[in-house]
Amino acid sequence: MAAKRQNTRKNDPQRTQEDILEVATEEFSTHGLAGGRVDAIAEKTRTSKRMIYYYFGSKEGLYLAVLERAYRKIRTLEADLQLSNLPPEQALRTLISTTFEHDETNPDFVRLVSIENIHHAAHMLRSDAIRDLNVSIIETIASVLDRGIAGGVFTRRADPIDVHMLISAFCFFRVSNRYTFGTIFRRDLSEPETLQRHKGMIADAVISYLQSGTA
Amino acid sequence: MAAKRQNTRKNDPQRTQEDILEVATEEFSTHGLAGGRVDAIAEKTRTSKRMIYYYFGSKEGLYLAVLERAYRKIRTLEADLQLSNLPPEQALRTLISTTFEHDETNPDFVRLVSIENIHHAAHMLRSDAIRDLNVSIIETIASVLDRGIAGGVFTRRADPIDVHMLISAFCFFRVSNRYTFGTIFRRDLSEPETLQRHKGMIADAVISYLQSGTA
DNA sequence: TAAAATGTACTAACTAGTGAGTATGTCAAG
DNA sequence: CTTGACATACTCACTAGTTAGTACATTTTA
Repeated sequence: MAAKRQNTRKNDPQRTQEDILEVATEEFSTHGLAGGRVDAIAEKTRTSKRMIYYYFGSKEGLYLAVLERAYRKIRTLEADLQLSNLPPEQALRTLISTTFEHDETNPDFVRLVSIENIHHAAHMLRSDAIRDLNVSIIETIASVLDRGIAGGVFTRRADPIDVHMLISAFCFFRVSNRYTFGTIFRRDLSEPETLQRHKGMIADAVISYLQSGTA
Repeated sequence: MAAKRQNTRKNDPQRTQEDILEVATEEFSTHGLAGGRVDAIAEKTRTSKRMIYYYFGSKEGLYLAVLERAYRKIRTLEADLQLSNLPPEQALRTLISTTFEHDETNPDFVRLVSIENIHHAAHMLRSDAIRDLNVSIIETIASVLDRGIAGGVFTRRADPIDVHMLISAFCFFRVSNRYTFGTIFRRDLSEPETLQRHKGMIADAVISYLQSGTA
């Protein structure tokens, strides 16, 4: 009578899937694709292993879903940047600062990308969603560089993809190689001081690069 | 009678170990630690799985040996640099060029380091050999920077470890993230032109950074 | 002839994936 | 408004195949 609806089940497919993805992101980014355990994911979830296969078909299917979710997040962030009304140098500094902080606060994303590179980006290639990422960031950078040249703030004509790579490389490396670098050089890369100094360094390096040379 | 010594065995422990390490490097750098298969390594070897355990004890032991071997190689390279008789800017450009080419021609090393970072450098920490790597490169950079400041070629006082990181990040990222970056931006990072342009870019960026500001 | 090096064949444990059935929500018909 | 039919969401227990690691016998070397 009273105990009738005690252990009642609630159907909530969206929450179930989201829950699985959340846990799987953590598992895969910590242990890699091969190292990640479906059983471990299932256990940390409020649901069961069977549901993982119900929704995602296979371990790889789940991994791919995790990857797509991670990329969808960053795409949104990049699209939200409003740099056209800032002067070129300030625009670029803002962009660098955003990239820097994104990587710093999303180590899971960084790790997933590292893992995907170990797999030669094989899953990414198979995912339309990720492959067709509209890389608005490149247009943004191109326009900032053009304005900089036009206004005489920048003297060097640089390829926007190359500039993006110069920025990304540093921001990404700081996070992706935090452990080996930290171990070898006995330096904690997450200290606030170091963080600020590095953020300033990459910005200054990029700006000074664009202000040197004429090529 | 005549067939007695036909299939005779030759004991050659050194060659056996070297053979295993060679194959294991390839296997682990391609599939990661969890993804690498001991049986797969054994098969590609001229010896058997039994010998892997005889010499390296466990899969992790083998992985650690592979990692130590990879680091030993780069240490030698760095130690061989003779930059003290070059003018500061040229010395730095030589160093950058060497780092760039090292990463470019040793993707296995780059991948192993990536993998080790996924494991939070746990194995590296346990290895005296790697942890106690004498990082001569930092002293080399420090001395070049000092000479540059003294001679007025460089105006900015920079931390040598930071400078090393700026250089390493770019060189490493180009290789480590080749696949995802290449996929998203549809660019082949191994084309000779791209390679040359990138090598020039990181050198110019570092030099111009050191020549800007006074901090 | 003893110690080091090697080959063969095996096992225990793990791990991705599944078979088969149950619960829940919703919607149409009575 | 309530019954029952259907689709979606879910549970539990199981399995087939893989994989790290080993027992034991044998050969080579010094």
